[in-house]
Amino acid sequence: MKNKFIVIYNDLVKAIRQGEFKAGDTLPSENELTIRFETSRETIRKALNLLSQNGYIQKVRGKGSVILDHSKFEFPVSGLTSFHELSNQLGQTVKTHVHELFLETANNQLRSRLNCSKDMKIWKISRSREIDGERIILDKDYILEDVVPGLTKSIAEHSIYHYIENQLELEISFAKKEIVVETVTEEDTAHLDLDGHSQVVVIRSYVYLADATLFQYTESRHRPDKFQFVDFARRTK
Amino acid sequence: MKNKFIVIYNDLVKAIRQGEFKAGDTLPSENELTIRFETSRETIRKALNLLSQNGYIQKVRGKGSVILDHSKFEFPVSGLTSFHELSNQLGQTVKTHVHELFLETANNQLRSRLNCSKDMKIWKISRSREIDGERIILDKDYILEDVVPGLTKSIAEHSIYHYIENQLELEISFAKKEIVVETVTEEDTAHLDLDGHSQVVVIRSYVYLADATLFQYTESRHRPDKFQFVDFARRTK
DNA sequence: TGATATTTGTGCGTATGTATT
DNA sequence: CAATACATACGCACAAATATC
Repeated sequence: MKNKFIVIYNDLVKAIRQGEFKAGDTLPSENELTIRFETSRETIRKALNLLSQNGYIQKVRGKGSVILDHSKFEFPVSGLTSFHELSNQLGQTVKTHVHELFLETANNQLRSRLNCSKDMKIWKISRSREIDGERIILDKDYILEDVVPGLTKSIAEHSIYHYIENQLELEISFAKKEIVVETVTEEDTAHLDLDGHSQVVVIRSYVYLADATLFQYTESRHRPDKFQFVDFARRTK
Repeated sequence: MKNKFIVIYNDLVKAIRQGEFKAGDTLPSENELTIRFETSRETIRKALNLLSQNGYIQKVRGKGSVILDHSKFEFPVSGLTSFHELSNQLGQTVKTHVHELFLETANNQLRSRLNCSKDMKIWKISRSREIDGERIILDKDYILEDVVPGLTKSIAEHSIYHYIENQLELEISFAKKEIVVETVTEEDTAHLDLDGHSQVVVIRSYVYLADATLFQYTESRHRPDKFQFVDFARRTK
């Protein structure tokens, strides 16, 4: 976190969350903020653009940066957040069960999904997530061994993202996701407490590193009554 | 579309879609693009940032702007798209049925949702969407009459967004959304061809204008087997 | 109604840092 | 080591929208 505009962004997020600035009001003008943070307007504008992108403010020309009501949704972050990070944020009692963890060569479907050649090895991982005593999410991960070597059961139980970012020092950057509803499979029945539900919400994600290499395909299968997803969307003109 | 960087953005999107630049390759460098488009690097960088935000490229320091595989998802745009725009894109046979359209004062729950006072009038609109002969979406809209006066059944049948943007000349800017799964209501049963499903996917949206006024709350209730949502998410560090 | 100040948007130039090739 | 390419930061000028008096 050495970038000046990111530091300023985090400062402003904190101030908004703590109610220093209130919904409906405007932030101090860009010129005032340059004085407050002793920097250039360009840097302030980068910070404000981040705030805008993340739904904290709406910039209105000639008026100012209007602070948005952030209370309606707050916690259940959209975007690219590992299960561990999420559960920490929500402060829930969670447990991960690892059902499968092995290396295999990819079949046709997986090869087209991960965009890889016939001879590459792929980790197949199956894990269920238990929250407050109920197993409600089944995560099926497919990860290129080339990019992420040395996975163990212990890592899979803890956090694969943490291993990738801190041990391997790779930077996870972005994901393309698709959300659909499907009927349950035998695997779902085996590993989830379905509580009578015959359908699951499935999030299919393609995950990329900062250097634009696709390294992971994941199916995250959720019991529908425990599923929630929050999104912030700007209209493209 | 007079902004230089938006024109350049659209040019580059077109070029990528037409295959002039291919997935995995890099775009010409920022300096080369300044020459090609006869502009400054700053302007090029704004255009490239738009491409990056919309999932077309990934900027890699020291390397270039890598073009991403845009074929996996393409069509079913995430974000803030009206039903009419969407159905046009998909080229489907669609029909809108208007079940309710009237003005009322808001009850407590709606007042807190739309953040409005006791005496304000609110449009209540209920519409179902028929695609290829099946009614699969039920849209329940609540719109401030202060902001959007003069709604008619004909407008509701066609496109309310089109009316707001073209007749009233207001700019719809962004939305905060929440996606959950709920059990069907009597209203769902009455207006949807549920095909045996006992649950629906519900998208709750709060929609804002460019000047940051919240003017609409919508519940869009989808038959689960026909539901799809696509998302592009960057990891926040 | 109209003039003026304020505030954000756009565009250009330059310098320096940092990662990759 | 050098060249290339993107990232950050600062400064300036003018345009466009809004608020205020």
